Amino acid sequence: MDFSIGDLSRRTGVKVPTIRYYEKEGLLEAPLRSEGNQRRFRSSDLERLGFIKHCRDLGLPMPAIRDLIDLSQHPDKPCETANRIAEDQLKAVRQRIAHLRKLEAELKRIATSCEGDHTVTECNVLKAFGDHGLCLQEH
Amino acid sequence: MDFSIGDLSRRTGVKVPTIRYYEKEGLLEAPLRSEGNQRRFRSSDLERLGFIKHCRDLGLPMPAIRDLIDLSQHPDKPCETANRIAEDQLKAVRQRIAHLRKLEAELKRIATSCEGDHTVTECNVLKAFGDHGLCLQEH
DNA sequence: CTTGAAGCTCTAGTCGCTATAGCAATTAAA
DNA sequence: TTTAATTGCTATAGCGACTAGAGCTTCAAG
Repeated sequence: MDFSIGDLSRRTGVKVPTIRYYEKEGLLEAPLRSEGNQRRFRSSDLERLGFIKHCRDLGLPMPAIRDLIDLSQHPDKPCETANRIAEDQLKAVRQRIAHLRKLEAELKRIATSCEGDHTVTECNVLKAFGDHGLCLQEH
Repeated sequence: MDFSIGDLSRRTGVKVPTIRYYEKEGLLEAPLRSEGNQRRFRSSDLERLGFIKHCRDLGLPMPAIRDLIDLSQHPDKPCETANRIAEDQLKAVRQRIAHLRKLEAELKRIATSCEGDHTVTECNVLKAFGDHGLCLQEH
């Protein structure tokens, strides 16, 4: 019951070079090898890689994922760290949303500041890109 | 009326190595030099750098900024390109917001799935990070 | 047994900076 | 005028999280 790196890739949606990269970075344990030196993964590796994939999809940086993996190796530890990581990431995501909403407002203003068909000199879009003073808010 | 690279940095908020980087990348023209080989910028460079800064703050990638600068050198061209860049960026920002809102929802669920004070084995946070099947939506 | 897909390692490139090292020039104070 | 502090110079390497390519070897199906 073992998988080639390609099997793992198909089952998780993680690309082959990325799997090798995760191994190099220590997120995945180095697997056994075939006689011809090819990687042979077990189902625990499949699970681990699925975990990493989901965390990455949720935007967690690799150090946070490392911490979570370390934590899962020590089942008796309290779960504060996992909670903190989730909350930190939630906070970070909310900050990014807030920032992007400001950008959205300014870009909407900029993109609609040109009312038709004319040349660069007359166009407000370029002026708006250049001049922060025209903005409605900080961003 | 010329500025050192430090003057330019203080006036625009762009760090000194970043200014040199912009010059290397061709966003800023190579300025004149002092007798001792130090950069001496003119106020047109200050303006240009302010333009770049504002565009970067709005999230434009450098190739887009290059296009806008090229455009501003040809005042007789139609302004379609500038409009397209603004609209593309607006679209990209809206997509990122939509994505981040999904992440926010999942992370909220994950971060609140732990009701107190226990160990890793009993904790839902780690399970939730590992299992996309528990998610309420795609992300 | 052959062939084509898949795997291997190693290196370099992506983007937009940022940091460091080891110098040289400028500016202000003593 | 000398000195010291600050600022500037070039060149190189590093960040995060991959991705692409070269050149080779192994595997699995027919």
